[in-house]
Amino acid sequence: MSLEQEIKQTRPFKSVYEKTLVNIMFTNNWIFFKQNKYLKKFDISSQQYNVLRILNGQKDKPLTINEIIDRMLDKMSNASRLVDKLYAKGYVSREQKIGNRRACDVKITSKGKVFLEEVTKSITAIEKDLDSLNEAEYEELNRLLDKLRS
Amino acid sequence: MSLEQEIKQTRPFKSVYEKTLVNIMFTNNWIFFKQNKYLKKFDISSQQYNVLRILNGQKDKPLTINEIIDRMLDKMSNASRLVDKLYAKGYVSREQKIGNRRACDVKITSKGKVFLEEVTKSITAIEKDLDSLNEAEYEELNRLLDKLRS
DNA sequence: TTGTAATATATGTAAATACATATTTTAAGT
DNA sequence: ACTTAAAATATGTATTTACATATATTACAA
Repeated sequence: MSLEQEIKQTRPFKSVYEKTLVNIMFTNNWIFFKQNKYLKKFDISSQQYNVLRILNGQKDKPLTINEIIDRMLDKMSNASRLVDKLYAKGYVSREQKIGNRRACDVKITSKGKVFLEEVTKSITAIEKDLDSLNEAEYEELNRLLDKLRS
Repeated sequence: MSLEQEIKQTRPFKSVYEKTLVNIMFTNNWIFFKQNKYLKKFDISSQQYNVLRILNGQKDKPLTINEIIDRMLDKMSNASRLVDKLYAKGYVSREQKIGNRRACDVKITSKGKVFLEEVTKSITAIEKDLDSLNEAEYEELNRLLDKLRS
């Protein structure tokens, strides 16, 4: 369905630029709700899932809170509390960094790895359904988004 | 800058599909922060701004809460409280719908229109800077997003 | 008409978010 | 060494969000 139909927009957008912004925001929400539906079953928020994936991507190299923020999709300042939540669930470890007592080393635990694998498996199983673009189109979409932000 | 650089991703994405999802979420946040910076000056949230724009697009035809939800980018259920906020600021009117005492007619006020015009002017003035794609590219981006969701 | 379901919105509440500020530790300058 | 600034994270707090439930009204069926 076209964007205009989905949000029941009767009159045309002022510019194709404005339409693009709305389209990105709308598509983002579409992704968010799709993902969240599955994440909720695992009792984890989208943000927590994102942080876990970041840590998992580091293998066994720990990251500090600031390094996590750098890698997060939305740079807000409560990464510290997100890590708290993950720590309480036993998915990450957190200890004072050697050589800098201000910073802390955060690492995914083996429990966290097992959990993440399970979640990711469940989510990607569903994502296969919505594989509506071909390889070249995905690449073009990525290129355009990168260029938009440039 | 490429997506990988921006979020300091060292290893490649598992698939171009996964990368696209992350790219859309990242770009959405990029837009959100850019917009919010200006909206805050006007003491209005992104969601409230969105609702005002929806109402403005209707000229003088009022919308019910449910019709507003249909047109919102993210369909959450607190449109009622968003309208409350806008009502408190005098930007919308709200009265019982004739013929259905459950529903209510929400309409943008003239104060709301003046306000919206001011905000939009301020935002679009800045958006001109970041006009990094050409017309055809914007259209292609819109087409790909629509297809992705299909 | 009377009970039951559906509709439209409002409200209660726990959790998450944004933003400012505090705390602790390190760095740098004199 | 001492002062001040910067860095890294934690905490406080008001607002927003998500989700469930409540209230009021309408529609429908027996």
